[in-house]
Amino acid sequence: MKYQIFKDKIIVFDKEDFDALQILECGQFFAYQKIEKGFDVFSEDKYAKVIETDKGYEIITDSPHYFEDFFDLKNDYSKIKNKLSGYEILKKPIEFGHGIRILKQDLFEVLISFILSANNNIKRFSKTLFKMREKFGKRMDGYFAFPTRKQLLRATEKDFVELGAGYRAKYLYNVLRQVDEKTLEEWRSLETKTLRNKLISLSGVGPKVADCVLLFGYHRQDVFPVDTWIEQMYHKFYGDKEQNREKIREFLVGEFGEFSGYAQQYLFFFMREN
DNA sequence: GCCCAGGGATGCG
DNA sequence: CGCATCCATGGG
Repeated sequence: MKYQIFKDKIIVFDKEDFDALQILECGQFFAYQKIEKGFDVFSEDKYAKVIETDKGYEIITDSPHYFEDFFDLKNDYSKIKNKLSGYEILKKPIEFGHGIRILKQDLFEVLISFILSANNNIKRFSKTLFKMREKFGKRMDGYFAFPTRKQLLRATEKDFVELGAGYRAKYLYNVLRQVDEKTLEEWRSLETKTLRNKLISLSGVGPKVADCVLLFGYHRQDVFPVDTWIEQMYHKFYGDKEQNREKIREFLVGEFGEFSGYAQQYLFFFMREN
């Protein structure tokens, strides 16, 4: 994909492998807001404004190299889509979600975000996450940074309830006392299976949340998060042989192997939007 | 008022 | 183990 980096922006000359709406609304990310002709995007303490142009996008930001990595710009999605289109079942989903990219999000932020996502609706917990920024994060120029673990350690369980976390407040309170940002970074060296077990041992993290952190944070591509939409997709396209989520997950990882994560995103987006 | 949300923890057999 | 039940709460 063609793009150019400047000191205050990235220019993307492409709409085929980069579609801001698809990237942001395919369920991997929640810290964005719709603005005229684009989106405000927040990650950690960084900010970018993504604007659609005639031939592509402008990513306007003080941290162009951060967002080059964040949007996974060095990765060749044409190649990935080309390989995956060998699967008959993926042909329409890939065409439909051609501009999806899997973000490389901050580990701590993605962990907290997906703990809140469990049995919750996106609109509600996105609001909780923004309120968490306002209450505990550093005030930046016109927005708030995502709070650090140290900042969140000052929160009581009741504070999280007041932000709208519901019964997940306890999970947040606990998980903050189980890991820090440094430990999450160190876990990058672990193989996927070991790492997955480490994540599942954390409070509020089960198989699905662990797979989301693996895919959207650690960028592990050999995982296939199974949620309600993927469950529907499985029954629609593959029948009713397996009933429990763990079995469905094993089947789908077996089916898509090292490209599971990408396949999952195309299928998820296709199911949810149709 | 009712049902649902990108599930996880807990307890029970 | 595998399965059932409970869980807070805003949005639709």
